[in-house]
Amino acid sequence: MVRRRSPRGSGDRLAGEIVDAAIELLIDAGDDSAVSIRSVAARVGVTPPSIYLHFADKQELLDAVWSRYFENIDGVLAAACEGVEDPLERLVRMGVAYVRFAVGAPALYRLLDARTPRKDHSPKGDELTASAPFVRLHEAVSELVGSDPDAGVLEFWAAAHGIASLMICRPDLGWDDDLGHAEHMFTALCRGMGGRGMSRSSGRRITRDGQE
Amino acid sequence: MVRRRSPRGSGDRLAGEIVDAAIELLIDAGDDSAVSIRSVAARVGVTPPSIYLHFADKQELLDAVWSRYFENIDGVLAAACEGVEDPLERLVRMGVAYVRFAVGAPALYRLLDARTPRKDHSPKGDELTASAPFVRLHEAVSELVGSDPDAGVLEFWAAAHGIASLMICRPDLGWDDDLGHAEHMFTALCRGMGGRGMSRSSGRRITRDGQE
DNA sequence: CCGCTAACTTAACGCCGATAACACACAGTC
DNA sequence: GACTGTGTGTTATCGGCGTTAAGTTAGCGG
Repeated sequence: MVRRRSPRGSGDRLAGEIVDAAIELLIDAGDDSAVSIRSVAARVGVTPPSIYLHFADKQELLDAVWSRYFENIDGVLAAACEGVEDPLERLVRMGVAYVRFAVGAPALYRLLDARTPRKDHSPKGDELTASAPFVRLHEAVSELVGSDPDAGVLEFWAAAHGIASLMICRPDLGWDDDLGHAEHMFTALCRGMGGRGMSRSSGRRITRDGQE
Repeated sequence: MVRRRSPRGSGDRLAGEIVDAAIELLIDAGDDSAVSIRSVAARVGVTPPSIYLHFADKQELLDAVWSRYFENIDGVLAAACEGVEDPLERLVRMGVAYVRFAVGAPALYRLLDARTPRKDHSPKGDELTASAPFVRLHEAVSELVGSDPDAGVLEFWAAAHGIASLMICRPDLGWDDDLGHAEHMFTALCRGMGGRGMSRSSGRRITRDGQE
C-alpha cells in the first residue's frame, strides 16, 4: 500500500488515519489480538515507527480509539430516550441502549477494561462528571432519586457495564440472545433507587479490606 | 533455581506449581504484564517449554489460575452472610463481599474478562448454574423474588461484576475508598427485584441490534 | 537554488508464545 | 543386569511483538 507523505503543516492527519485503521481492525477481527502496531501501520500504508510520531505508545493509541468510540455514546443515549418523560423509563432505555452499544462492537467496548490502570494519571473523575453522557444520566437520576444523584449515576453505569462486560466475555450464560436481562435489571435497579429517602451511608463504614 | 525432576508417576505435580507461580506473579506485580510463560517457568525453576507439557497454551494456564482463584469465592460469600436471615440483607452482604474479594486481588479478578471468548467451547451455562456460589445466591434470590430467580442471580452477578470491574480499572471515579457504592447499589437492586410480580418480559422483545 | 526541519524509513534490540527435536532417568520385562 | 519404552524434561529455534536510534527524503522559507 502506498501513501503520499503528508504536506508540511499537517502531519497530524496521519494520527487520524491511524485511529481509523485501528478501529477497522478491531471491528473486522472482533478481537484485539489483530491490532498490533505493525498491523495498524501496514493498514495505513506506513512503517511501524511512524506510529510513534503521533502516539507515545500503543496504550495511548488505544486510548485515542476508545475516546473516538465513546464519543458516540451520548448520541445513542439521547436517541434512546427521546420523547420519554418518565425518568425511570428514560433510565431503563438508556441503560439498554448502552448495553446494545457495547455488545454491538465488543472489541471496541472491551478497551474500557483492557487497559491496566495507570497510576501516574490524575483523577479524571471531574472530566467524567462533566462529560455529556454523564450529565444526561444525571438529569434522569436526579428526577428519580432524592439524594446523591452522583452516586446513582456511578452505580447505574457500573451495573450497565457489568451486564455489557459479562454478555461480551461470557456469552454462554443464557442471555437469551436479547437484552431482556438488561432491561429487567435496570428496571429493578431504578425502582430500588427511586425509593423514598434511602441514604447511601448506612452509618458504618465498609472498608475494602474488611477490617474495622 | 534448581528443581529436581518429578518422580515417574507424578508429573502433574508441576502443573500445580506452575499455577502457584502464576498466581504469585499476578499478585506481586498487580498486573498481568508480569506473567509470561518465561517468567512463570523461571519462577518454578524449569524451562519454558515444560509449561506446555501441562497446559496447551497460555490461556489454558490462565484459565486454571482463574479456577483456582474463583474456588475461594464461595467461602467468602458464605462467611459474609453467616447468621443473617433476611434475604435482602444476605444478598447485599454477599454482593459487597464479592466486590471486596475482587478488588482485593485485581490482577487475578481481571482474568475473568481478560480472556477473549472462545467460540469453540460449549455453553457452560449449566456448569455455572451448578456451581456452589450460584446456588448460594440462588437461594437468597428465590426467597426475595417471586419469579425467575435464575435471571435474578445472573443480573445480580452482572451488577457485582460491573462495580468490581470499574473500581479496578477506573479507580479515579470517586469510589470514596470504601464499598459504600457497592452496598448502596445492591440495596437498590435487591429492593427493586423484591417487588411484587415484576415479570422479566415486557411483552416486546428487545433485540441486540435494535431492529424489529 | 540553499538549507532547515517535519515526516518518514531502515535497521536493530530484547521479549514474547509456541514448536520440533533431542536427552535423560526410571519402570517393567526377560 | 542389560534392554527398551515412555514420562519428564531441555536445547535450539521460529516468527511476531513493542519500541528505539539513526538515517533519509521531501517540501517550504529565504
